[in-house]
Amino acid sequence: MARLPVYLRALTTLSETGTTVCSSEDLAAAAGVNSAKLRKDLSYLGSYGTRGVGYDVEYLRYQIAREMGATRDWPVVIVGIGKMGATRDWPVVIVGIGNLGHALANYSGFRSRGFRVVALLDADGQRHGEVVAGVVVRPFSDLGAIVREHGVAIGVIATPAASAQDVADQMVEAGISSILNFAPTVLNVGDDIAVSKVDLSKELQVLAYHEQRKATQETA
Amino acid sequence: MARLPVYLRALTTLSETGTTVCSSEDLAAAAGVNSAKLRKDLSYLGSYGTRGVGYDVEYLRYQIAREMGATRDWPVVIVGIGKMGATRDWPVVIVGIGNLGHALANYSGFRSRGFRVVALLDADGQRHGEVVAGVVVRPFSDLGAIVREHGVAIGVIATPAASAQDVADQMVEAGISSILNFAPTVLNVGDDIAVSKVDLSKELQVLAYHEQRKATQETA
DNA sequence: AGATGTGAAGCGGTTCACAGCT
DNA sequence: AGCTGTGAACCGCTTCACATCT
Repeated sequence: MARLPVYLRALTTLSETGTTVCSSEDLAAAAGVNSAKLRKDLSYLGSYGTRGVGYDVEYLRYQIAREMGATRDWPVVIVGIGKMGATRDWPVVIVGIGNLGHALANYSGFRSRGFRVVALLDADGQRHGEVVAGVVVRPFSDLGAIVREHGVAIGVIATPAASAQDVADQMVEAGISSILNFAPTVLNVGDDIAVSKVDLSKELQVLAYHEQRKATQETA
Repeated sequence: MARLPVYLRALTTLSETGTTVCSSEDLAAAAGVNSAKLRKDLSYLGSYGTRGVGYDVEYLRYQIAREMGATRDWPVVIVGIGKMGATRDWPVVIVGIGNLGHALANYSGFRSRGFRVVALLDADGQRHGEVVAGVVVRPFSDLGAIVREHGVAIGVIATPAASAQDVADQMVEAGISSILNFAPTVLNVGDDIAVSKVDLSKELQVLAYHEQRKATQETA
């Protein structure tokens, strides 16, 4: 279930504030859902609560983490260190500016949750050899070797939309079976491949849409 | 509707490849949904298709763009539409210039869709004066003044979880009514405030979860 | 013929409400 | 008494299927 990570984080927060036991009500509030939904979700994992009392924070946290596979360490490959967000490939414009792949490589939230960036790849030869977050940027063609070497199962695509499908195909070819896609494109992959999509500007556009609605309603 | 940005982008892609007319089937494939859903969605905007033929790409694109944020600034609408589908200009503030805030400030996908980053704010005095993506980093306390000056309606939170609620409160106080939250926390705000949440490591964790499932199923 | 637009059926997730346990 | 675990009602979105129009 897609809410497990949220519950896990909420439990961690509770744990840090010294809470040892919590009701479904408490945890639901911390996770931003309602208590019935939380209880139903947890019931799919098993009966880890105590009636009349609540859930033991550490115990439940362990159970969710186990269910999620967070007890092991997942090697990750990030492709596309430059040019993120350009609809087409404009190397001249983008070179020398920070970017999403760069940020992802540095993003401490990944490391702290058990994800280890084992390689940074880019098609742009200019960036090869550059060291980002302690990892050397290598050619995209090294993908297969790296996947084999580290047993990589998860790939992150932070390239322009135009290259995303090609990158995805080669990831699958190399043996990667889960893809996190930041490019604003629908990826065509077999349904044995899990794909998560994050579209940053889409989120902003949705907000702009709400703003627009508010503005037109006020004048009505 | 949250899918409008996706349709808009799909239409832009089709337009760039020289397509002038498309069926609901075509557009649905490009947007990654099925045709019935697409037609139902579009029917809420009006009857912009032609039976037996399909949708005129440019015309539909204009209609969706208008729906998404452009009843003001008529002249701008027409000019802007030909290029990107952004029909007006949304000033945006980004708070928190860590790795992620840095990347967002540089993200070209925002600019190209009509969002203009008017200010970068950070609580860390070390960073004040630093120039990122052509914008100077300023103290968080400048928020109110900047919102008034530029008429900012949209704020982006790229701070650690611990500060996010406080930042959100002050954004609302300053008059911002739409928030894009990258911090892994549930924000408590009035329901007249629109909040979108993006949790990068959550997405990875969901993928790891799928990997875990696959692994355990194979051994079963 | 061929594709849109749309009532109606279907479905999955959410919420209710309470039985059952501590 | 209090809180979990869960069948059952509910609700909104999705999908079907077809009337309708060009």
